[in-house]
Amino acid sequence: MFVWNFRIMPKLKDQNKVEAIHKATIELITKTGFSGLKMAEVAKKSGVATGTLYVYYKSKEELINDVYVNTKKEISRAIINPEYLKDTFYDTFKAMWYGYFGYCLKHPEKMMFVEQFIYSGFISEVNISVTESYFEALNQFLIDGQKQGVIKDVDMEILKAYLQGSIHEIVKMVVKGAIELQKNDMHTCFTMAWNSIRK
Amino acid sequence: MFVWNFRIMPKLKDQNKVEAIHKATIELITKTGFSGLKMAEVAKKSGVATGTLYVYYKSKEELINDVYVNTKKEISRAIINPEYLKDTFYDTFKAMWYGYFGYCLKHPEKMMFVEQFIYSGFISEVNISVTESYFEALNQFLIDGQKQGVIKDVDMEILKAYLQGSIHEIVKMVVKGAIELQKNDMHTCFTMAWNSIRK
DNA sequence: AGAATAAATGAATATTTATTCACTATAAAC
DNA sequence: GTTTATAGTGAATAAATATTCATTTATTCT
Repeated sequence: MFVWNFRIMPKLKDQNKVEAIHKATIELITKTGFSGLKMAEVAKKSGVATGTLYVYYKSKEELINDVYVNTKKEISRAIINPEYLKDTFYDTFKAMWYGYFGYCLKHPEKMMFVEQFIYSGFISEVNISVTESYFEALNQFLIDGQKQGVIKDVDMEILKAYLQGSIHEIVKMVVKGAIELQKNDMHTCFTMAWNSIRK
Repeated sequence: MFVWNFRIMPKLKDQNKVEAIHKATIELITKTGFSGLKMAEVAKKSGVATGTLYVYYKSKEELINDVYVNTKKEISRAIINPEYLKDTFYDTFKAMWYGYFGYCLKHPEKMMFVEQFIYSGFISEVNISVTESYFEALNQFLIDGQKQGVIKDVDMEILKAYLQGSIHEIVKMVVKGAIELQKNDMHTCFTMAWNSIRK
């Protein structure tokens, strides 16, 4: 008769589908907000059946949390990059600032998704600390700058909030169409940022 | 028999109720986002029956738009205030900056509500131009500063985005509990803002 | 006080949307 | 190529939520 057939390798979930689902989720949330996200729309936009979403995720909430952690990791890599390390604090800061500004311009929907999510009250405690750890190196870099006396001795969180807030708002205006960024404007923005934190 | 009884003054809608409804709407949207707003929750929080909401507003969308226009007007008054007019550009700017920062600290839920709404895609064209008109005087003030050569010749929208973005982000951090603002910090923040736009 | 009108109510209804589930298609092991 | 397990499907169901409406309450005017 028959011997039982135990599977070694599970049949793989389609990585393209995962990416399509993430992409659709981010784009839809940017438009309609966290609570406005509809699973049917995610399914349609990512080209899978609604039921498939539940093969990948237990619930809408789990889907969104997964997308969040993923995106935060991607963002940390846009700021913290070995290539950005230069000889002076100023030059490294400049590289990081442009790295993040460039990322936001390229992926405004991801920037806005993360921004919305943080204040939505749906983020789990676990994910807060997981994602904070991604930015340890940035904190260390800024603390060093303060120790060297290159930048202002402001509370670290205020410093980061200030830098991030100005970038986000400008990018949002660009997306909205209220601002057309010329090459020169970007340089001016960086100068504004640097002047605000330098000692 | 009976003579018909035509009413001169309509029975008044309760202004306290309007205010309670607005307040509840703002607070709930801050927590759960635009689409997360539930009419039943608005009713409960503002102490009226669900049906009453439809006496005052045709739909949820109309309610939110009304709250938005109202809040924008209030915000414009927090920035543009005859008392703030001083002898120098610097002093007037300082008064305005503190006026807005103070308003945001006092009413973070209103600040966040407006921020969320702008990008929600539910704002009507009419309301965009109505609310923009509230800020004409601010634009004029900043243009004057540029003409006088006191502040950088940056695109006006970039300038405003930069100033607003940094304030918003810091206030959001304060609300989140990630920052504890000391008296001194506020002054430092102002200095950062001024250093970023001064010539 | 009594008639007319409009505000206010909240249970009932209509609509929207998350989730399930019976079924089909496909990949892994033999 | 046959078997088995799991991915994938989408119509059906369950749950959540906006809106309506018959009724009650309060206000204005004579």
